[in-house]
Amino acid sequence: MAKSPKISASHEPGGLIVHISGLLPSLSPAEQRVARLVVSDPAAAARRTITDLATAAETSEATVIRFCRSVGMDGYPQLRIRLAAEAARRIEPPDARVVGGDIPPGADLAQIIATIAFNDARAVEETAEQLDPAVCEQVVEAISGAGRIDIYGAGASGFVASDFQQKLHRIGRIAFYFPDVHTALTSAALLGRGDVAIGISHTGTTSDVIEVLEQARTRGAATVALTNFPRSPIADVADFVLTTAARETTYRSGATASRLAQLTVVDCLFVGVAARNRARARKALEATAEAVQSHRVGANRRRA
Amino acid sequence: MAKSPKISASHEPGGLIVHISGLLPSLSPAEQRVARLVVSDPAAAARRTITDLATAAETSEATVIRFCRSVGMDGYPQLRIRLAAEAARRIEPPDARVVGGDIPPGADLAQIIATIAFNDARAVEETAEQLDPAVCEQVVEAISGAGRIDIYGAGASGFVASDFQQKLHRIGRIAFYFPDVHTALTSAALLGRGDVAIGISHTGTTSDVIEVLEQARTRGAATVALTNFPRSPIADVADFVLTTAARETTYRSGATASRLAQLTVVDCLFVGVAARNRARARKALEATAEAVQSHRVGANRRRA
DNA sequence: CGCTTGGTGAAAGTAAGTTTCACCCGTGGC
DNA sequence: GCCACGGGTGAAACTTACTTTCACCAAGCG
Repeated sequence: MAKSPKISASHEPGGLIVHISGLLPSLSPAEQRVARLVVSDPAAAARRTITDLATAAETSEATVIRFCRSVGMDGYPQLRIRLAAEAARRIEPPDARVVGGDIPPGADLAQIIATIAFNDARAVEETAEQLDPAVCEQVVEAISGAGRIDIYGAGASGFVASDFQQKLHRIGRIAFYFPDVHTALTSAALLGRGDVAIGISHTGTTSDVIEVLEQARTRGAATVALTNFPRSPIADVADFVLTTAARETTYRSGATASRLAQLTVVDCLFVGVAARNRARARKALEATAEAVQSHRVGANRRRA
Repeated sequence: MAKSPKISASHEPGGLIVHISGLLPSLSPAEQRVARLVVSDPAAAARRTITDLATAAETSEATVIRFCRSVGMDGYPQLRIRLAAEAARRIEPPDARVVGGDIPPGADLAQIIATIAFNDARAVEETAEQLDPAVCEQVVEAISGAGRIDIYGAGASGFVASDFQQKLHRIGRIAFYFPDVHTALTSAALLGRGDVAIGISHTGTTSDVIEVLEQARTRGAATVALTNFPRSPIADVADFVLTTAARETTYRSGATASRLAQLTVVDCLFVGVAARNRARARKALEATAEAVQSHRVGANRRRA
């Protein structure tokens, strides 16, 4: 077992629910069953006794206790009251729209739009809620003082990486993004102390990205991970871990909400860096805006 | 005192606290001591065990139970969670965060995060609100039946275009994105009836995108514009106009919220298309997910 | 193939919550 | 003044909920 009694119960400022769903994949199967019950209906869970909940999750009370500890609570009663508080706080159900779940088969476009917007917006909000400003601050500082910034990401996270690269570039920071692993590895090998490497992976298990980040780290660069799962492998190779809070229910692997959550974090870092030197950033932004001016057609009016 | 053991356990509409203090005088002395403790600090009471609370009120557990029954609860645990919920709710209001507007110069990271998240989330929500489901439906239909789909976008909108392309590709639609205008023009020239061209431009004035979209239109393709400004030039060359609702206050040209709004629309279209043929889409998604499986490292857990 | 190791639930143990009951004490009748 | 009487109360018995311990199992590893 060798279980340390407390697991950095540290910082779960944003909702407890968000926190739980974040480390859902790092839980054991039986604990995951419990977690899913809790996340799907916190209020109901708060009303249940431990035996009840254990039965519902098809497991033993012992596992429920273990789950409580895993998410940083002292025991079941504490979880219960936190859950109740949480549930009360979220005024949510504006109307009985399809909240968490998948899009129902027979849904029409209006429903789809409402559901997606709701989930997307929530991902953004919840991500912001649980973001640790202190860690952000450190990352912003690292980026601000970096000689060079490498950003890695594959697949859908690649777009985010690319977006971040462009943003930093526009305010005069030397940033790179590599769509190709080999190139990325090469680049990482050239990093050194004072440089920053940022790896983006929703699942936190993308081996390419982890590998590159690791390379960067051994070269002395400060490494940052952006993932939805704080205990995923990518966290092992990162000096700083920033987490998103996307549930990604609809069309698994479709990577809809996760992107938005990632982009929100990127926005925060970007603005944070820009705010460190407003004058310079603004000037750079204006210059870049001006540069594309000739590619804009006249007045934005027309068609009375 | 002649007190009937239960007091219309029914349903106390206003706060539980209010309810309790209301019938405080009708309680027995010992129960009153308990009640006062509870009313003065509900949150603290919720954290206490029954023995604890009894001691604090200088009475026995039995009296606390009686008190619970007197105020309409089943027992102590129920009172506890109700109390926790109540306490949580009344902390909520003081949430006067920096709403609209730009980031103030002296802002710290926490403020920046809150502001960005708020604006981002609002962009998403407002975009969804004003999206016309009918137009979406038509676009979805066009995409679903298209022989080929070209997606154009420059700068920040290029990422969105690229993201959309990848999404459609993943569910088996033949879609292209061109980072280069020349290539895009060439491609547009080869479009024909039954094909779809989608142009993305936040301002709606990006001449490159407009030009390409125009080309596509003259070749007989159905053209779709995604822009924040419905009366911008791009609308003139589009058969269907979809609009976002981003205000883009912070760091103009930084393109933070606009991207998210665009992506939300992309998500809607994507899910709409996927929903038209769930089986096929799901199968395709699973296949693609499986394809990258070997690039994922093992279990998402660690740190005993 | 045996050894570890993490996940698990049964059972034992402890603490929390609930019920019972006898006692106290003030009240009112005899 | 004595004696029911009855609500209010806490001690103790009791029940249920929660927690810990431990042995087992299955998977991974040398």
